[in-house]
Amino acid sequence: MWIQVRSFDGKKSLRVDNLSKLTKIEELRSRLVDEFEAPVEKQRLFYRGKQLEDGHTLFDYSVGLNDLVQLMVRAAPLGENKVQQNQIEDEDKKPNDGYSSSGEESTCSDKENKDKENKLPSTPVKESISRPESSTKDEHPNSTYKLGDIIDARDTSVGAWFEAKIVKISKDDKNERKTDGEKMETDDDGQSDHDGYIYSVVFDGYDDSEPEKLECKDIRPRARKVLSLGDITEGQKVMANYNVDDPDLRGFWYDCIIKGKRNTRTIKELTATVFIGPDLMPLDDCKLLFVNEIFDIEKPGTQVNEFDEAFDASASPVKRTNKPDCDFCKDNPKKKCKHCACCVCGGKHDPDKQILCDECDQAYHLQCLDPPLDNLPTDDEWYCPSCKNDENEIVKAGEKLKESKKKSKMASSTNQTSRDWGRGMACVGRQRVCNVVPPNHFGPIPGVEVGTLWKFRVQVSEAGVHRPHVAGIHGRDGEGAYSIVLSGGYEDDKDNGDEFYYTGSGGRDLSGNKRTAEQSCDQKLTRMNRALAKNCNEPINEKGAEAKDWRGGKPLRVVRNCKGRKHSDYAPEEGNRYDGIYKVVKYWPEKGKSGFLVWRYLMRRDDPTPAPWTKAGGKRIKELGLTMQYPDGYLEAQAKKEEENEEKEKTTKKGKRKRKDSDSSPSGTPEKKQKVAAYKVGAEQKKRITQDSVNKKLWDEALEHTSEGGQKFLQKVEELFTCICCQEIVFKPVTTECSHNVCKSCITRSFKADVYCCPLCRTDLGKDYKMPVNSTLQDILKQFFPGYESGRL
DNA sequence: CCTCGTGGTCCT
DNA sequence: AGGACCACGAGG
Repeated sequence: MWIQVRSFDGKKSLRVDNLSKLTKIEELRSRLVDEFEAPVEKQRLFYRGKQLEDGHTLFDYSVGLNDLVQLMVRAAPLGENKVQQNQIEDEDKKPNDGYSSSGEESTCSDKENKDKENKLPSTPVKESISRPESSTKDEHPNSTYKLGDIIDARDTSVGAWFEAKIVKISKDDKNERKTDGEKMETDDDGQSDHDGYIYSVVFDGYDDSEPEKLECKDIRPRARKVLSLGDITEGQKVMANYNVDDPDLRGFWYDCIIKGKRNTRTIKELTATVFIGPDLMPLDDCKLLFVNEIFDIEKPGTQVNEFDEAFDASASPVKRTNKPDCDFCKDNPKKKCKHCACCVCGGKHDPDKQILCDECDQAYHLQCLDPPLDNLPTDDEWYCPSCKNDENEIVKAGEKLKESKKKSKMASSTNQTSRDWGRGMACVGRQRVCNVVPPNHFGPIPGVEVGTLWKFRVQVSEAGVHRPHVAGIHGRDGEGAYSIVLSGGYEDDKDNGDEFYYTGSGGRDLSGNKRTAEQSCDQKLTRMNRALAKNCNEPINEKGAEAKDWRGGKPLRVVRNCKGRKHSDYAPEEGNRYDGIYKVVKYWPEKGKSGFLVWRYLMRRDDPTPAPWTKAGGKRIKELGLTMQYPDGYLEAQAKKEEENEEKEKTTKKGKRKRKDSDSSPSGTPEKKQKVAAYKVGAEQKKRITQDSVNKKLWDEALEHTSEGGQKFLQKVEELFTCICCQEIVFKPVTTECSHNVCKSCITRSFKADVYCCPLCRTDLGKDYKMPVNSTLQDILKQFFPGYESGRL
């Protein structure tokens, strides 16, 4: 197996060959040292947002064939690479979907990231209004308060006063100021309840949060005069600290009316009615604890403004003490507290290295986490170990990987075996899924010519021609079979080219994780055998049937594999070849050579394209330029392997001799240029393409590739009309004003999330964008890829 | 979730 | 060279 490793800046890439699924991360690191000039301890490796840690295998992280792993080289020792940490997060957001990422895609996500940077929410409000023009401040000459006024504001749910500042004033359109003719409602201070303005205030210490919108009744000049006990009289309205939940503790600052006072040498006591809650409900007989912290209530107009020349920050009003945030340690900075400080060690040191869980709000020192984090994650959200639910969703770089149930059961994970695997193509898994047609599509796959060759079964699966990568029959017992592979595995088979006999599956003991075995019991007409029987143009019959009109049966794609050469003259020399459409003529059960019952099928070719083994077929293959298809990077990896082997031989024979790779031409290098018949776009299709004028540029680009044959052309069309969101061919395409194509359902989803821009280039489309479906484009795509839309909404 | 399979490699 | 047997993907 080979993978791609790329540096975060994208400047360096390396294909690392000869890896297996059980290759350890530390081994991968050692392979990167030279190329990236990075010692192993300075390497940080990332795959799909997870950091790869030593001790684990590529299989543990589900790193597959040709997948992209990103390498960050630590510039400085641990903990001093803030800038680079940012880069990680940028990269993490890029999906690694196994497809090659187009240039456009990466531009898009770069832009996205830039947008994010510009919208950093932490811009302090102070800065945004630090240099107001005089006109701004006096925009509302009649308002009771001005921009920048230093005030107290009431938290309308608690009813207590907090230090705040006015950051915005706007007219209250819904609740116009009462005209002079009407009686204005006033409270006992003569203050009007509502002056027709809405004041946006920001509470001190909450500069980052959304401003609160308040009316003037919930605002007043910042309290600054502390009353001495001697000056306080019964019946006086003051502001005092009180804790509604626990009167013996410090609380918030409420308005209250003094009801009783004792002021002797030893006893200093105040009782009051405190007004609490949203309705300012009076609470009688409250004992005020802090008799030396009673504030006078200021009248409007006496407030100071931070923009006034006379404003002196150093002479700002007294800072009041609120109830402690933590009831356990009373905010004592010297006391360890697992409730308000790090919940692991309780320590209050290094507050800048404490991280808050976005679920439970508990704090954690970065170094107290297991495993410890080097830096504060720059993500929007972070969840502590006990709040993490779905690791796949929220696992972040550097965190441990989750044990998958399936994986933990596998032999290679449970140390049941010392067998290595994953160096070859048998178990690597797919790199692509065919989206041109649904999996249950009967008939040819658009764009796949008769005679197409693939080296491996997994590629045949990727092409959508025959999806199972081991089994010989693909079908559903209720519908029929879509495709089969002739691989010579059943001795009863007989191949005459245009007609062949095929054997059903089953009747074998596959225990012990085998994939094939000798016949050991009778086959039944179930599953794939039944599916194949369904293709026959006769009602299903448990005893077999023969079609009178055999051409009327369901079309079956047939692939011949080189292993069939043992018995068949029609099998390809190498790999797998698509031979076209066959029909099931008849099927019946019989005793096979093994002595057990097998189901047998007679297939007959029914395809207008000449068969590959005929003269006409061979000519056609040559014209179309159909050559053996290999997985991406396969030939290069093979070549390197060969080279290394040669090198080894040379080392054993002579001394080392370095050779430039240019002169070695591996056995399987694709032929340079072969004459390929150009693809002919039909007249109707041409007409429709002209009609799709909004996509002229894209079609022009696609049409440039017709000279390279149908395969390449359709590949290009698929590439050009792939939806950026779902990575499938656009369905019900909406062509935006910026000339990009997105599925209607995809863009609708985006709008539902209040994102009103082109998913590709971020052009603003406006909230009311109508999203017209480009039916012309839909028509053309349907012609090129019939059935691609089935199963999509 | 479980079962099944005309691959293909890994080890002896 | 030949046998053992790995996990993927599809259907049920």
